[in-house]
Amino acid sequence: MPEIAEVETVRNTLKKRILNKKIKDVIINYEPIIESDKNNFKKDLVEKSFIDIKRRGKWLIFETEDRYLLSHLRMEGKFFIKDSTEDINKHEHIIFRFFDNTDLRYHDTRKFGRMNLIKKEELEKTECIKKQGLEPGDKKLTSSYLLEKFKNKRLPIKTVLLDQTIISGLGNIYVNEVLFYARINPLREARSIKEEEASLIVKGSKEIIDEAIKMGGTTIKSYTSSLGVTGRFQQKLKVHKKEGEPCPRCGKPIKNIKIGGRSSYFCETCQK
DNA sequence: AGTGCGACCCGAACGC
DNA sequence: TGCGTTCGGGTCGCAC
Repeated sequence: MPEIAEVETVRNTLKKRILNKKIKDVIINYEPIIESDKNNFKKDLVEKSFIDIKRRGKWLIFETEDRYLLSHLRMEGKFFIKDSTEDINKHEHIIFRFFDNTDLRYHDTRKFGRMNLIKKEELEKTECIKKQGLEPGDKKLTSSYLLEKFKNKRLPIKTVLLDQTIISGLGNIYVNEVLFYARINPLREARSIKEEEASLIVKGSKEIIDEAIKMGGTTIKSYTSSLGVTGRFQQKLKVHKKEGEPCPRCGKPIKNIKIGGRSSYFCETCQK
């Protein structure tokens, strides 16, 4: 499941491989992936090229000469670069074919991902971008910012940290890790979080995300034609998917409960 | 406004 | 070649 670190890894990998290659054709095999006008999608991209790739939260932003292609990978979206002659896999829903006979193929087993092609001047008023909260690395992300956001919320802190309008880019894996770092029980009402704890959330988000990006993400499989490279952050996980294993701090077994329908891993002894 | 939940998907895991 | 059911997970839209 791609989160901010995965998306950043994809961005860096693709930037080395596809920039400034002119698009010859766009093949749409599963239309609902595209949220913007489906009739103009191909027409607005052919003869253009991706001149940069940016990111906002978990949204990838492919820049062309006159537009932005926004792409959200959701659960299982992946990009592959393949030779145009290769067979098209049944999960390859959108194919960007370049004049050099290579393809950028959007692969999504569960078809949850979304794309949105917009004019450049629309970026800041596009809903999905406009409502993104602060990035974990943003200097404006402070304990007082968080306390203000938390103050009327009775929802579990675990649920609130998944809200992209507060901190953008944290997903289930990193929220579990951040709460372990900050020694906060995931079930606590957000409004009960104290200043020192909010500071630890700020610090933990930044440190954990920075480290995960350095390690190439957690679940990344590879975004080139060959499969098999795994994101190495997996080795750094302290609680996520560690049910029953000893807590790295106190040795008691890690718990796994559902909060808001999401798997939440934590140590009930260390996280108060 | 804050909260809760079903819908969207389909492969994997599970039950029998 | 077993087949039907359940589950997961980011985000949205809707009901309360």
